[in-house]
Amino acid sequence: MAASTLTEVARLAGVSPATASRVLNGSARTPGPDIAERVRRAADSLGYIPNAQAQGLAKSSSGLIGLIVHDIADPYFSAIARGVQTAARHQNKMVLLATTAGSPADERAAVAAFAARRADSIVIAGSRSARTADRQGNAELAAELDRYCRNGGQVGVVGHAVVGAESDEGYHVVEVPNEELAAELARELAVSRAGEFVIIAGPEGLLTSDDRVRGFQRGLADAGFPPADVLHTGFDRTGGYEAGMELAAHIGAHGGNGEAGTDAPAPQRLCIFAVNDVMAIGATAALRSQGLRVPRDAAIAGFDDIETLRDFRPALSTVRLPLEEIGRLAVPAGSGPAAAGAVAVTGEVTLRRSTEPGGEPAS
Amino acid sequence: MAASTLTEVARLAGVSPATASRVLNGSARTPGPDIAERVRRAADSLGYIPNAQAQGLAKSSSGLIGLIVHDIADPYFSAIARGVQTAARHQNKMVLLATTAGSPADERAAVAAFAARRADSIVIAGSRSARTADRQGNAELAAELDRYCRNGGQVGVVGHAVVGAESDEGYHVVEVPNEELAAELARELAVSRAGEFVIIAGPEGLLTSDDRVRGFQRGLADAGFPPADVLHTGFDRTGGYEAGMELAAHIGAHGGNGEAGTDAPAPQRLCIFAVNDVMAIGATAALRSQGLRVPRDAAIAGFDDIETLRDFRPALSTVRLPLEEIGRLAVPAGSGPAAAGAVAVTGEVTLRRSTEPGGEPAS
DNA sequence: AAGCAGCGGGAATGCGCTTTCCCGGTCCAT
DNA sequence: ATGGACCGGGAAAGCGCATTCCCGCTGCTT
Repeated sequence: MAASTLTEVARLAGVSPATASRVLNGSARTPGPDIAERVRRAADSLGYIPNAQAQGLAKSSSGLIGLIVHDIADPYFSAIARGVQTAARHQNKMVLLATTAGSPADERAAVAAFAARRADSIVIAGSRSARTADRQGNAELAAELDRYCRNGGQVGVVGHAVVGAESDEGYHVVEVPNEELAAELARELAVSRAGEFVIIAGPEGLLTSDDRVRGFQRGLADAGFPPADVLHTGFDRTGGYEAGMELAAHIGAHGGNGEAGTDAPAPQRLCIFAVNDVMAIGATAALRSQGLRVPRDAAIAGFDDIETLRDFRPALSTVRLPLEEIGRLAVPAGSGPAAAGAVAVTGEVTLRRSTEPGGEPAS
Repeated sequence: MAASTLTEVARLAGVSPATASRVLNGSARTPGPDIAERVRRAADSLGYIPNAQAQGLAKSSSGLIGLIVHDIADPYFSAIARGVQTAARHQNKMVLLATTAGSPADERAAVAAFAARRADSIVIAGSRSARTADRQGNAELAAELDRYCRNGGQVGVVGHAVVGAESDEGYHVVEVPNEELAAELARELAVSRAGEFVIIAGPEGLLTSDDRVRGFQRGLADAGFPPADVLHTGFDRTGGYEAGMELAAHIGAHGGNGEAGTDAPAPQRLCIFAVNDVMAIGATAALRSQGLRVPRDAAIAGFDDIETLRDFRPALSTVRLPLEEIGRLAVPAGSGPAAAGAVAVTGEVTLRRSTEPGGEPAS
């Protein structure tokens, strides 16, 4: 038994398909109430479900929103995804998911696939990369997006405008002040600290990471500190862990406080800024594995304020980003192409125990 | 400039649309190489992207996999989603996401929406509820799923078979031995423990929660312990937190060790089993907020072994579930309806610091 | 009373693609 | 040399729906 069609419903109700269509989907013209009732009854006696593909073909619009993330299991992206999902629901559309691990080529492919499905809009959440190796990929991605826009698509971008986009038509960006917030974080950390700073960053060229690094350095400069060393590594927990191991060796070697037993706080406690929370957690785990304690032997701060990580101890100093709201804002308004432009969100520096000046153990 | 069509490509290449179709999409019949080349050239000079809706209509299949979760931002679901996404990629399909907060009505609607889009298969990940309030909703959900299957759809279910499904046709379930694993966890906890046990469960009727509770009680019985008290609460961090507060009051009242200052271990330390990790973390946070320490003042175990939570300290005893693999297995094989049946995964009890017998503080 | 706007309904067309069917031409076997 | 199998290509018929156009009707105006 194949799914029943509008025509079958119409026949059962004794009307034309046109009429059935008019009553079952919001049309400008509503047939008489008696007829309407008959059609409706026929429809659900047959368990009629409109074929969205056919509707889409006929109306050329699909009720789909494409979402591109690096990894849906990453809490940063899943929080954004939740916001996107919420917005989609309000527009009653469905979201189509693509994960790309940040590869421009995959992202291009995802955009093409969304375009093929005639998605009404697409949201691209992962941060772009400016590495020269990705130059070509980025250009192709931009071209694909431009074409999508020219064909009437709307694209929402979180973070930065797409590099190399030709026009503003149809682009809608949610601006996240990564740089400013990182600067503010640096300044706030600087007031109560005399030690050295070091930054655990993502791969060079990853825009979000670069922005946060730049901002942090600027904040340090504002506070009269010299630039921090920067360790480039993976943008995930593993990257953070590796960098953390490296730093642990460093601290052990001349922090003067290498052994867990020695209880005197290091005179010049290192202050680590990991460009995202997940990396910060990885780094913390690494330090801990080497017998170092946070914040006693090193202070550490992250970025994003991932919800799942809020119960982590020592509580992580970070910058709270309204991730879910960002997701919500990133999806272009359903109505009209007038929605292009930019919207800004803001975050909040949140200092917690992981960077407290006194390194004494407590609960 | 609207997106270009197959017909335009064909005209440019000087062939018929039929031929163009044959070369551009895998057809049994491949036209001659010269013609093929001409068509291909025309296609990408026009930047042709096939209209997936039209293709779907014509072939009646869509290359879509529907995924239903309670909340995509919940790490449990996002891990599964990653697996689903991986499998989808292998079948080169895209995944359509729906979040329902566990409401059977929403799930029914999601199934209908997927059916409307002619999704090739749908994966339903959230655990079903057996509450009487949901009785009707469940029945409707089952009916909708049955209809979907009858129309040729494949459904993959994680955890339990859908309650009330009429036939096995098209259902494919990934069995998660929640009950057995919970029993094993209980037994392993019991060997080194004399204290009282208590269970923080989800809402009554939530199948996954019920199974884990039942299993845990059985394991306790196997080890010669009396049944544990069960606290029903929300299936999320907040629920865990609330239950944790309640237990904290209890411990404070007669655990004899209410004040954080008193260092003597409680003689009868409570052992808490939260039916999932996120709840366990919430409960731990609650205890901690009351000056109680884990595992000194209470032992605590969770379930799932959520990746993001692995760096949590004290390391959480839990049952590791191969979430991503579960997601991967849940998507029905692309080929044929022969895939119906069940597949089983297994987990592993993982005892860590949060339930260590000696409650002494350490790193 | 004749004419016209307005309305409720149906017939027909097209959205972009796949696929069956058909047709002219080769190449082989008899 | 001739019939048939075979192959490369095109014409055309849908897939399921929205929508435009059209037609017959009622109710109003002058």
